[in-house]
Amino acid sequence: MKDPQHELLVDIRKQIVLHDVSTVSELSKITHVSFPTVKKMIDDMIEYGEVIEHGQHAPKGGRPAKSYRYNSTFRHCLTLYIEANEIHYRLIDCQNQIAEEGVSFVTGTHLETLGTLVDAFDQHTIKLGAISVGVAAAVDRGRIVFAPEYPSLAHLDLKNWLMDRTGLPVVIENDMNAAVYGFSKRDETSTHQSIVYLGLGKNGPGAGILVDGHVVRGQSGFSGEVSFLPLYDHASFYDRIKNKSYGPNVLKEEEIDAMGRLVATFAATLNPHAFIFSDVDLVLEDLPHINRACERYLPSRHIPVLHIGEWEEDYFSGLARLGIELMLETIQRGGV
Amino acid sequence: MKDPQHELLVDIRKQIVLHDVSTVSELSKITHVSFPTVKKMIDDMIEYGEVIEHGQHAPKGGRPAKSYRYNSTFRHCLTLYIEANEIHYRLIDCQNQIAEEGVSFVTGTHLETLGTLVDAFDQHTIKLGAISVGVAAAVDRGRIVFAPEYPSLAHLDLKNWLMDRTGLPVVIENDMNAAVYGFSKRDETSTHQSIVYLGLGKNGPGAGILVDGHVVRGQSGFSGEVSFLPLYDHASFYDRIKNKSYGPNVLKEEEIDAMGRLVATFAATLNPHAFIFSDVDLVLEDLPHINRACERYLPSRHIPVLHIGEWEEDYFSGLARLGIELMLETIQRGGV
DNA sequence: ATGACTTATTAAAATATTTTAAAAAGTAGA
DNA sequence: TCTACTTTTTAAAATATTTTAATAAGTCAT
Repeated sequence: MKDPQHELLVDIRKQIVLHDVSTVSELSKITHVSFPTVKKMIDDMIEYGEVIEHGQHAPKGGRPAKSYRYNSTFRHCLTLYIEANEIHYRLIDCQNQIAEEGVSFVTGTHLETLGTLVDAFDQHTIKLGAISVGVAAAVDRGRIVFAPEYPSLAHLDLKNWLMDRTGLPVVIENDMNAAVYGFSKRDETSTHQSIVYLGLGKNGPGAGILVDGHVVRGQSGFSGEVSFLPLYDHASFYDRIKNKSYGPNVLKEEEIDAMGRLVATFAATLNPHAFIFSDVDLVLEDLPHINRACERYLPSRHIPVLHIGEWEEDYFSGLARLGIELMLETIQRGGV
Repeated sequence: MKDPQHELLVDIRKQIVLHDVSTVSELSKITHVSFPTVKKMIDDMIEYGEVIEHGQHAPKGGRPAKSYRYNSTFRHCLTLYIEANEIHYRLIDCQNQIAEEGVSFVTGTHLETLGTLVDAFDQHTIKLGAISVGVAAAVDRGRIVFAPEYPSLAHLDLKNWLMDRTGLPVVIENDMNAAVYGFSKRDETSTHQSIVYLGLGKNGPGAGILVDGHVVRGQSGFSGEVSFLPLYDHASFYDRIKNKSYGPNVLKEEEIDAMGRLVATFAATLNPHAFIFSDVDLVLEDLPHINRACERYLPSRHIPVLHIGEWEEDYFSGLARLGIELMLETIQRGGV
């Protein structure tokens, strides 16, 4: 199962695609593998069209290095997320450039709609390398364990179902987890940070939690279920925000306090770098108020940075990242 | 810096010492390195006395395998923790067997006392491989960043100070982090779990947090500072437990509720497998009451398992594990 | 323009690792 | 006991990787 050559191949791919490393000697340093070995691998990849020579790298003193780039049309990735009545999808290349996007309306069950959608891409001229799926449900290793929005998916091993149907590698992720992961991958600095992403959602609030860059899943799939937090003598977090008017707007004082307490709760436990609210729920103007509310409970230097995230973009970014990583890990030598 | 041979050596050591793997073919499978390569390494280790041939492994069908064990007198590890007025220490072998233990009373500053203590082991006949230190302070990569109990250590890079003084590898860890790590390493099943370890302490409560087996440190060293949790309209967690009588005893109703809310807070955020209270603070009888209090806030299947930990043993176990791991990672080939 | 310096690439030699095949050492059943 | 089977160990051959040295291609200062 563990093939060191394949691991090196994947490592090189990821460095080229995900971190813009483009010369052999840089790759050699980063992967801790010698120059000749990396070069041989790159030559192979060029031979079957996975990598393309791209000219010169900006020289810094000596002989300029040849620069290589990944062939972004080599494989594409299908990313999609499932909502109550629609499935949003994007066909992207390995750089997250959109080749095609659209919405499929759910007719019949969610499963049927999903099936016909992915079947359409089998005929497609573009070659797929992976499928990445987001759901508003609890997921355990590709299996849907709790799905209030879509009964046809409940308790289904969606990952294997899709893998059998398409023959492609598949990753399934919860919506909040995908969003927080996507947010964290926007810039390199936040990649290994701890971040909380809050969405108020139609079925009650939920949070995606990242600790040192890793998604927290919890013992029983209950992580991030912040509704239940006992923040008041006789009221939970949910009690104080359940009447919030739908859509992005300025919060009421009571809601501000609840948000401040929520942020304080995370600060005094995980002490994360950043706390993200969604643009579907809040406006920028709310943040200083929440920060001030939080300062009532603990010293301000321990309060995470507050942000407004772009929900759909973050969600799609997370799915894209998960799908692309999976794709880069699973392409075999020679592109088989 | 990255030497694949050394990595294999460390991997083999850890498997033998930490996971009781004793035959070459098992090692070969686990490390994904071929039989001849592992065998060569083992032969080397036998040559300079790090590993000893130990007879036959119980055969299961074919030719019985030779069995090897680690020479537990090869190197020892000094573990110690610093309190307000004393330093407790244990000299252990790689199996955490105690060779010597004792208490040093603090005379002068903590730093002076620590210095004379470690100097004593330089003369010792037993060869040291690492030093592991626990402190009731916030630690950032070996540096003491906040230390209410010992002014002489404040802002000191204790790790480098000790490394310079002794020439040995050193690890410094916060007390709660060490304890939760030690608890998690007691049995293999909990190694990759998420666990919270609460201590009420003299300087207010604090928690050590493990997520999927990794210690959570936080953005500003504030992780686990549960004192500040806003759990009531006008009171924090600390407000409700600050008057608790010292020592292990049966909690009052008000304290029970605070503990229940604390557990619920973690359940609705990290959703950990276990929540550990210390035998210094609580008695076994308190646990069902806390569990019932927690059930007021969320469904019982999401509540972590509640335990009473043995504080000093867990603390020392964590230090031992950290020290032994460090020792196994840093011994050079040939035992130099 | 020339020479000193820097970095990248190529080629060859030296190491290290894996694979394959054969031998050794046991068990279990006829 | 003999044979078939299993697993470990050893030995030899085949691969893969790194190291070393040589060469190529640039910059920069004079």
